[in-house]
Amino acid sequence: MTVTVAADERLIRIGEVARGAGVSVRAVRYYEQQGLLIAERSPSGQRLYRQDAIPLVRFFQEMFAAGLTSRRIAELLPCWDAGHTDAEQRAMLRAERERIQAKIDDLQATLDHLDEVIAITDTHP
Amino acid sequence: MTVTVAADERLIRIGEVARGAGVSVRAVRYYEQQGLLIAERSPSGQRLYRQDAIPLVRFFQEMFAAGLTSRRIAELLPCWDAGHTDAEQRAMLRAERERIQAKIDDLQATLDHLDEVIAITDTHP
DNA sequence: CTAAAACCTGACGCTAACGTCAGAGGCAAG
DNA sequence: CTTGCCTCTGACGTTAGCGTCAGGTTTTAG
Repeated sequence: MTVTVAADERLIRIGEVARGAGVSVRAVRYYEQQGLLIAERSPSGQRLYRQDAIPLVRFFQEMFAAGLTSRRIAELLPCWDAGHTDAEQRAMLRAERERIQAKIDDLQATLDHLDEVIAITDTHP
Repeated sequence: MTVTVAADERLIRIGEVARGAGVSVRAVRYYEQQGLLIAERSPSGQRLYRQDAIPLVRFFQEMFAAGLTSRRIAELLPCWDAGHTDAEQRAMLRAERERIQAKIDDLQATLDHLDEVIAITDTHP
C-alpha cells in the first residue's frame, strides 16, 4: 500500500526558479513582496520553492503582458489555486477578459491603419 | 479663377485641441515638448493650432496605446506628413507592425487561457 | 580549506506619460 | 474694472516593475 505524499518534495532555490521562468532573481523577490509567491525558508534564511513555482512565474509574466497589475493578479490567484472562488472574483475575471478583448480589437484596428500607411509609403517612396 | 489658400485659416488654442481630442492640456504641451506637435504662437505667447491638430493628437493616442514611444512616433511622422519616406523609416514601420501583430497573438493566447479558467470556475463555484 | 558562485536585506535609481501645484499674465463680459 | 476662465513657464510628484549597488552570509566546487 502506497501513500501519496505530495509527489516530489525536492525544493529549489530562487536562482533556479528565475532561470527556469526566464526572469531575474530580483523579479522573483518582487513577486513575493507583492504577495504573489510564498516561499519556505531554509534554516539560513534562503528562499525555497516547489517546482510549480516556475510555471507560476511564467503565468505572472503572461498576466503582466496582458496589462494586469500585481495587485489584480494576487486577487485572482484563488481562481487557480483551488476551485473555491466567490462571485466577486469571477466577476473580476470576466472584467479582465473583456478588457483584454477590447485591447485586442483596438490593436487590430491600429494594425489595419498601419497596413494602409505601409501600402502607401511602399507605393510612394 | 479660384486659388486654394490652405482652406480654413482659423486657428484654435490648446484647450480646444485638448477637449477635441479627449486629452488633457498638459498632454498636448507634452507632445510639443517631445517634438510631436508644432504650434504657432500668438503675440502674447499662447499656442495656436490648426484644426488638424485634433485628429493628429488622436492618432498619437492610438500609437501610445499600441506601445509606441513618443520618440518612435516622432521618427515615423514623415510617413504620414508627406510621401517622402526613406528606407529606414519604412523598415521601422514594418517592425512596429510586426511587434503589434505579435502582441495581438500573445493577447489572444492569454484570452484563450482565461476563458478556460472562467469555464472551470463557473462550473466549480 | 578556499575561492567562486549564489543568496540575503535594504535602499536608491530608472522610465514614460503625464498629474499637479505655484505664481503670473491674458482676455471677453458685464 | 473686476470677475472668471484660459493660458503660460517651470518644476516636482506619481506609478509599476523591476535594475543595480552595497555590504554581508551561505553554499558549492575543487
